[in-house]
Amino acid sequence: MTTPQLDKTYDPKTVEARWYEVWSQKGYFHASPTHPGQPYSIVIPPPNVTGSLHVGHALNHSIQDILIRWRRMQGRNVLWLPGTDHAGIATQNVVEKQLMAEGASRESLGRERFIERVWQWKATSGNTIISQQKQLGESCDWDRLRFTMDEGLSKAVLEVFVRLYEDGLIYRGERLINWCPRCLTALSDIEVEHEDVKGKLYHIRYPLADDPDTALVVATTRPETMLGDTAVAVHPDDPRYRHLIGKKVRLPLTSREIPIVGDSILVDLEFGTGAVKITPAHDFNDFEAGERHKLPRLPILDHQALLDRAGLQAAGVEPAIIDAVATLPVMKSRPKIEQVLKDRGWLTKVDDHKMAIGKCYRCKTVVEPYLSPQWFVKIKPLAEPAIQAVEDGRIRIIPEGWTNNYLGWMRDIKDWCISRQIWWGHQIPAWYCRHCNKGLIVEETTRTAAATQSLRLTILQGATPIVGKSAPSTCPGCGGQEFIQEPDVLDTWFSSALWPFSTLGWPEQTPELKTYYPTSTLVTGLDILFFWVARMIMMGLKFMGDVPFRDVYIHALVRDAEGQKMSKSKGNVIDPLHVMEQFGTDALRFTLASMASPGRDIKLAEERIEGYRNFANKIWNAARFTHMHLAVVQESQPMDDRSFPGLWIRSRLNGTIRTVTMELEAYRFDRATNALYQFFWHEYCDWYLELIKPVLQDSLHPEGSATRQTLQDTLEVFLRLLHPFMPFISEEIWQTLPHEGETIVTQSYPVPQTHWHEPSTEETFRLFEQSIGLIRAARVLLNYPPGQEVRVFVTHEEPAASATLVLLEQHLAHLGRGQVSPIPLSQWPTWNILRLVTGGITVGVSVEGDVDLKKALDRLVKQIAETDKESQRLVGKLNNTDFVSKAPPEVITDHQDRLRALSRDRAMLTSSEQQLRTMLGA
RNA sequence: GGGCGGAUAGCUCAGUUGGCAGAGCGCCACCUUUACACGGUGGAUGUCGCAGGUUCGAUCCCUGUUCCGCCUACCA
Repeated sequence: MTTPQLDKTYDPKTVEARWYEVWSQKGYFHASPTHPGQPYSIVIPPPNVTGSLHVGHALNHSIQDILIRWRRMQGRNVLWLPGTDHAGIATQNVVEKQLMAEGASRESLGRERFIERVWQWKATSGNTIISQQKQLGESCDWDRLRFTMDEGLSKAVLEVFVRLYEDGLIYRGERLINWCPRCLTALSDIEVEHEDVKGKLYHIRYPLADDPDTALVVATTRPETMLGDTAVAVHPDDPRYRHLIGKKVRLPLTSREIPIVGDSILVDLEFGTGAVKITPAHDFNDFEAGERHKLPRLPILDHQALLDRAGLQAAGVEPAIIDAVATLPVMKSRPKIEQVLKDRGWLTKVDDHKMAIGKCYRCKTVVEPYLSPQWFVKIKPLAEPAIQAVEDGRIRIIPEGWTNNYLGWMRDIKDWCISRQIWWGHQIPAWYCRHCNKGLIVEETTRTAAATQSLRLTILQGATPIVGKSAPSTCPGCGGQEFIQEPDVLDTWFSSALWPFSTLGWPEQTPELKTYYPTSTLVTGLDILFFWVARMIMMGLKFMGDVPFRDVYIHALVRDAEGQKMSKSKGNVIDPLHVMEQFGTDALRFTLASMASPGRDIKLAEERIEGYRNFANKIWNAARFTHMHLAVVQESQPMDDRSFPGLWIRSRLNGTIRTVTMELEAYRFDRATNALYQFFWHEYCDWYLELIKPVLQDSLHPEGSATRQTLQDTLEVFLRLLHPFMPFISEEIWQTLPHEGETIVTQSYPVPQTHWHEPSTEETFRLFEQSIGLIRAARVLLNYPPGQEVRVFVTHEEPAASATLVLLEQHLAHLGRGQVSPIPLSQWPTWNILRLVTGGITVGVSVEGDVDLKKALDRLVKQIAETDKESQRLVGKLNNTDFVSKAPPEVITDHQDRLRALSRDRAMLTSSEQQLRTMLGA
């Protein structure tokens, strides 16, 4: 083989593109059920098709790729299945924005053409994130790329919907749901984000019907919904009001009289005025209170969140008041109502009040509780087995701490609203007979007040759906043949919930499904534990009869260096693509893995990535060094390297293999990367390469070829150990070393070798390392210039030290020029020598030449004083005097004995008393 | 309101079945030594959030407390 020309610094750019191309072309990432090995599979959390790779993806995907590459090298039958999510609302928003720019709208296009348009958009722009994932080096099986609206996946959605419906687990009903007035659709509970805001608490007089001069004062944060009040509640034990229960009040601004009811659940005696208005159609609590007291629900807002004239008129509201508020969006109608109430003397008081409001997680618009017919999944029967699966350990959540979070949520789970009033998504497979449901199907053409002309279809409550995988041919009720399909589509998360099996071909019983389900590990952020993970578990258990995955690894959120959530508006986004460009993909991956400690958010700073870029460069240069020395001769027979450095580095390598493997199994990517870094930089480079330089430079050295062999082998094994973390540089270097096989991707992952394990060698090395450290420290202390020869005295009386002594002699070059004089301690010179003690060995460095004794002594004194600080702590506050900071020289002598006793194997600097006195006198 | 997590060097974070407190980055000094200045050698820096308790010994275990973050929730 020829020595490759390697540049002085590693240039990731060309390397990365080149190798990814090779890997994909050769099909190394392709999975097949017929491959040998125990299956290991991961389905990727499908990113939104509208997305581009942000640093959160980068973390999530890096971790998965590390697991996948590691298991692949271990010989498992690996599948990493990629894909994207159709992301209903998000995608629809993107395309609508485009249309708006063209002066068109969703409505002007009509449903069919709009959906075509979205598909078009997907064809041209939907692959952005895929190519970025490839840039990150992800070893997915791209031949199996899936999309949640694929034909196959849509088939699975239909199948699941129909089966759940037939099992009575899907129902249509009129419930209060969260309505986003901007997206004009229902949202599920968890799609609402809560935020604390400063609001106001309005006190409003509600006069008694039979005694208009007396009034009940209610407190509310939402006066604009009062027109929909159907009762007022007081606490049944409240002495102020309990005699009023059963009487009526007249609702201000209307002609209606509403009852006063007693309700101990809704009313808190301490809060507000103790009287609460009940608006069942516009508040979740009031809805429930309404159920309890059989109150009518009076919706006064329509589904576009405009005040509904007709509704209000029916409620007896004066036309003048409707004029005041009727054309305003609900959030703006509040001050109008406030003004009217004030003008007419109904408003008695307005207090500041802290409250939580819900916002749409997509567009941050304040959501409105809104009464409308929607589709729901009856969730309790599905949640039960999903709770059990985690309780009995069939699914393991890592870190464990999130388990309770999961269980708590599941036990208190509410029915899942799955219908969305948008167009992009899986249209609900329910049809209505036009004849039977006459009057309940409302096709609205124009809405005068709406910003856009809208053509909408509303199926009112009471309509009878016919659910099936395809449109019915005749109506079982009337034999009619005209049908209209439910206009709503399913929540995006409905199809994502099927992801682990729908992507493998379900409902067909494919070989893929048999081989790779249940998947092995799910890697995800905490933010979608409920949105996605919980629902996958429920659906997997229901339709596959088994859990969808064994382990759920939950990683932290990535924040910026200040701990702020990264967002475009704050301008604190770290763009992974930019980082890859600047520092290399391997550096980014390694950084993210190193910061993936459990239970802590990741604050990412660029300096950190730069540090690991340097690590990549260090590896690169160590490889260059290795190449320089491999150029000599290649042995045909591998030599058994019994040299001390060889035994030592192999033992350390062995320990590193053990640690990395163990940490990977425990999902401790931070500790795994740390072990790799520590070994390579501080053991292989700092010590091993330096120690063997004299051997390598001596072409006649008897250990030369064995040493070269170890040098190369260690690097080769390390590269394989590193590959899952830094796939590109490891492949690039590995290819330049002598090797069998065509790629590192499919090489075996290193396993610990018991015969490499050398605990006594490592122990001796530790002493050696310490001795060298002391001698180096002495050099600096004595201000010896680099070329200055140093005489080192070493005791050879203590048996533990003998091996170290030999090493010191052998590797003196490592200390700079000089000589070692192994003589018995008793024969050491007592003059002009710095004595250093460590573990089982004592070394001395002679003081000679032109040394700045004053400076050396200052440092000496300081160091001893430091040591004494330790002693204070150890001995346990012998006295409280603060002599540490002053540390007069005479104290030193007094404490010397104690110091000696206390500093066991910690490096300690002493000197003979005579020398000390001389120096002090000087 | 409830739950969870965090608080350790200037910064970002590890760590300890309880036994002399660690890394990376940054900082200081010296070094352009033939793999690497994206480098080498040496060095400085900590009331381990605060207060009690258990213990021979607590950064670690217990109790209380403060600050920060997250999740969750119907105080109108």
